[in-house]
Amino acid sequence: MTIIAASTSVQLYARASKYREYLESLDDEVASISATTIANALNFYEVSVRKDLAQISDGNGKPKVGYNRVGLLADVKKFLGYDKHNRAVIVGAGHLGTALMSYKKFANYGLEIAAGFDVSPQKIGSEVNGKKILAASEIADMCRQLGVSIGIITVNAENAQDVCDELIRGGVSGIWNFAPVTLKIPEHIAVKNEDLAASLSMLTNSMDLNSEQLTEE
Amino acid sequence: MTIIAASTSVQLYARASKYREYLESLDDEVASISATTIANALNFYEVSVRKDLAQISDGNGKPKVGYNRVGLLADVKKFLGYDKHNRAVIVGAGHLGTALMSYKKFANYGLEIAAGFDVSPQKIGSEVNGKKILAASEIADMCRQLGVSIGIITVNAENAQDVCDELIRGGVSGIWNFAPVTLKIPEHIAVKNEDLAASLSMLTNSMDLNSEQLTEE
DNA sequence: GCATTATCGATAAAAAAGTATCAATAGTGC
DNA sequence: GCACTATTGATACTTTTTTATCGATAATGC
Repeated sequence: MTIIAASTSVQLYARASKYREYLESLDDEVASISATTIANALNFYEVSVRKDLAQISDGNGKPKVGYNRVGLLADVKKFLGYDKHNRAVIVGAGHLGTALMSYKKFANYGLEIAAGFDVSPQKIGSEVNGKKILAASEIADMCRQLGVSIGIITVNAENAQDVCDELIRGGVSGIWNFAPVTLKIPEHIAVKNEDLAASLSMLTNSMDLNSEQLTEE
Repeated sequence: MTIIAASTSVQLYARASKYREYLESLDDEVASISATTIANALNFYEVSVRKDLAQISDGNGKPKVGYNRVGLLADVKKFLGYDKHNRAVIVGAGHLGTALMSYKKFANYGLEIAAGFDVSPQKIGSEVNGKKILAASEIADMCRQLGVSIGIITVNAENAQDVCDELIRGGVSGIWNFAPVTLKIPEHIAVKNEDLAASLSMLTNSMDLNSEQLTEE
C-alpha cells in the first residue's frame, strides 16, 4: 500500500490546486502573471509560490514579466495530472456517493465516473446524473469489463473493507476512500483517504487559537 | 485570516483522527494498547506514533504495557477538540450540503448542525434529517439568533464569497469551505478549505508512481 | 544606451517533520 | 529477587519544507 499522505507533499498539491483555480478565474486578456501577484491573491508566501512555479513550470518565468498565463495554466494542470484520463466507479449511492456522481467538474480533472454501485434494491437500476447504479455484487466483474482504474468508496465504515477488496479484485489501481476506516491494501495499490473528522478538528482548534489571541490583547 | 493548512500539521491531525478510529474499534476488554500495536494496525512508523502519543497523552504511557485504552482515547478526543461544542449551519442544500446535513456522526465530534440555507424556493421550508432549510437571505440574522460559530459552505464557487460574507456578518468564527475558491476572510476568522480536486491529483499521481515502479522491475 | 525597476531563480538559513538509536523502566518468568 | 523482555521516552540525526536574502535579467523610461 502506498500511503500517499506520508510520501507526497499534501501542501504542494493543495497550493497547486489553488494556482489552477486562480489562473482559470483570470480574464482571457491577462497575458502574463507574476508569482508576487498570485501570492497576494491566494495569501501564500511569495517565495513559496516562486519555488512551486519553478518546479511546476521550470524555466518559463521571465524577469519583470512573470509567467505566460496560458502556458502556466497548462503546466499546472499537467502537474496535477489533469491530462491523464481515469475511469472510476463510486460504491455507495448514499448522499455522499450521489453528490460525487453529480459533480460535473470531475470531467475537467480527467476523471470519468462510469457507474455507481449499491446494495439497495430500490437504488439498483436507477440513474444518477445519467449514470447507472448497479448491484454491488457485480463490482469486480464490471470494473474489469469497463476498464476502471479508480474505485471511490462512499459506503459506511463497516462495509468499506469488503468493497475495497472487490474493487481490487476488479483490477483498480487506486482507491479514493471516504469511509472512516484504515483499509488494508496491497503494496501496489494507491490509496487516498478523505477524513472530514480530521478537517473539522483542524478548524475548531484553529478557532480556539484565534480566540485565545484575541483575549490576550 | 488564519490559513490553517499552513500553520498546523495536517498530517498530525490525520494521524490523530486514525488513532481515534482505531481505539474506538477496539473491544472493551482491551485494557491497554502500545504504540507498536497501533503503528502496525495503521501502517504508520512506530516512532512517529510514539511521538504523537507523547504529545497527545503526555506521561500516560507505561513501559512494557503501553497506554490505557480508555484514557488514551479520551486524550485523543480532547486533542481533536471533540470535547468542545460548536453549532453550525450549512449553506447550500445541494447534494453535498444534504450529505453533510444527513451525516449523523458529526454529533460525536462536538458539531451540531442547527439548520441549512438555500436560495431555491422549492427547498426553503423543507427539512433534511430533521433540520429546517431556511432562506439564504436570513443567514446573518439566524446565525446571530442561534449562536452559530461555524459556517459550512457547500454552494458553488460563484456564490461562495457572498455566502461567506453573510456568515461572518452573522458572527461565525470559523468557515468550513467546500467551494473551490479562495475566500477573502478577515484575520480573526479561521478557515478550513476542502479541495477534492487536489486530493484526486494526489491519488492519480501516486498511481502513476506505482506503475512506474512496477515497469522498472 | 544607461539607469531604474519588477521579477525570476539560486543559494543559504531556519524550522518542522520524519527516522534511527538507545538507556530507563515496569512487568514476567524462573 | 534476578535475568529477561516489551515498551516508553529521550536524544540525535536526516530529510523536507518553509522562510530569507541577493545577484541576474528582461522590460521601461529617460
